[in-house]
Amino acid sequence: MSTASGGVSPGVRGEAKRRSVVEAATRAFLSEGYGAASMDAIAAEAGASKRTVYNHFPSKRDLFRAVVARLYEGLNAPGRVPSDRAPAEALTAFAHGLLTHLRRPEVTGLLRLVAAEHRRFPELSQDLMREGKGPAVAPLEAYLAALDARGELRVPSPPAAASLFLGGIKEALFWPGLFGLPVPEDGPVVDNAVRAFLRGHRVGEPRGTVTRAPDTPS
Amino acid sequence: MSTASGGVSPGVRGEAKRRSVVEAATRAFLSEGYGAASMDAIAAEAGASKRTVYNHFPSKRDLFRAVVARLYEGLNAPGRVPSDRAPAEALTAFAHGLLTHLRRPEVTGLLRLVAAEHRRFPELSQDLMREGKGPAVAPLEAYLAALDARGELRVPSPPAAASLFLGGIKEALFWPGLFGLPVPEDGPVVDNAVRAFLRGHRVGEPRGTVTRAPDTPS
DNA sequence: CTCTAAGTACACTGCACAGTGTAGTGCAAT
DNA sequence: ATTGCACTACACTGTGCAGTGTACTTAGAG
Repeated sequence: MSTASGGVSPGVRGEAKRRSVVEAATRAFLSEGYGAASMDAIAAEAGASKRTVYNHFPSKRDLFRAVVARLYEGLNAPGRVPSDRAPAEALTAFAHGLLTHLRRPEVTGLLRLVAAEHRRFPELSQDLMREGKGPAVAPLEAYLAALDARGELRVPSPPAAASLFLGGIKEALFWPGLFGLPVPEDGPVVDNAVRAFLRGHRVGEPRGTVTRAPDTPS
Repeated sequence: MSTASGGVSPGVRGEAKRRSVVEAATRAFLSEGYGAASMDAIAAEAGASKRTVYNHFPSKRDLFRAVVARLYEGLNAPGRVPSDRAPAEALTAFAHGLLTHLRRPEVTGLLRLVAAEHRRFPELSQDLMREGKGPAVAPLEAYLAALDARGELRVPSPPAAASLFLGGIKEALFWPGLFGLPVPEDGPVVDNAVRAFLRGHRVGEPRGTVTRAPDTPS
């Protein structure tokens, strides 16, 4: 009757099976997509009976959402900016770290899922921004703001600058891969982007450049 | 028996039905995805009988490929660069044109399809680059090369510069939309990207900048 | 040993869908 | 009018899959 005798703790043993189901489902959804992944295959791959799967998750949708939620949690690998190094090195390191992060199969698969299923599961999009992109670029924006505050660089709008910088890199080195296309070597592209960024944000610019935030609407 | 009497021309009448089937299939695939679109629904929406659909296309895969091929053809709306205007204006105009092009439902839907189905249909990716992206950015690269040749701007590697420029814009204004996320207003972001680009490619740079192509592999 | 929660094996329902077969209809050209 | 073709209506097969029901087994806690 007591909590300690009847339930011990709610699912110490069941938790293991549950995890293996979620892991198998993750692999299935990431590689096959929502529609093509079958519950029978997931159960088999998890070494569980189909009934057990349905005892943990009432429906395929629920299992899918659990999978995506867990993927978002595992996404927390926000590249740090080595701010003790010179800006060129710091930016280069951050860029490479972010690329490594973005190109993990879980991330590319998740992006493909969100894009493909954003009609059936509109709520996934919102979480993607909040839990994925936001935390990933925040350190860069903070670093740029610090550079600006120290007077090392002129960065009127860190978010805009970060977006420009990362977009320039991802355009060649990340997005093509999402569509199964080949990507060029990282090094030269990143170096070029870093040079362009530093050239564009030097202090002591003569004139004709941005001196305030890039004029977002009033 | 003769070609002129027996066949008249191969399918003058049948061509109309075929087109309406392809159009209905296009709508279905773009909005539902490959797996979720049903042949029954496509036939109904095309005002055709299911048998007619299968008389024109032996399988769902074939219909899908016909749809994608036709989408690639219709993609030929490569934004021109108004090269008679000042660089700032020309780049701004091109950017807005490209964004309009990219955000058409056919394009976003096609990208989602290619990303989602690139396991089942690997061949789609190759065509996407050749028929979609290549033609779209070529005018910009040519324009940048011309600016460099005229000595108006220093653009050592037009492809790299174009990629950096467009990536910076698409990062904020295009990719989020592909995932169902809101995008900010175009104007400020584009203006900012154009300013940054011009600042980074002025002639008469002191030193420490790129003077040759950014070192793509030998 | 005994009780109970969690898991298993497996047969089964219901459905949606790709693809086929067939008998018949509308529409041109000769 | 006749011939031939594209199209239709519709029934039908086969399959794969989400989800359920049930009787049986395992494993830990007292």
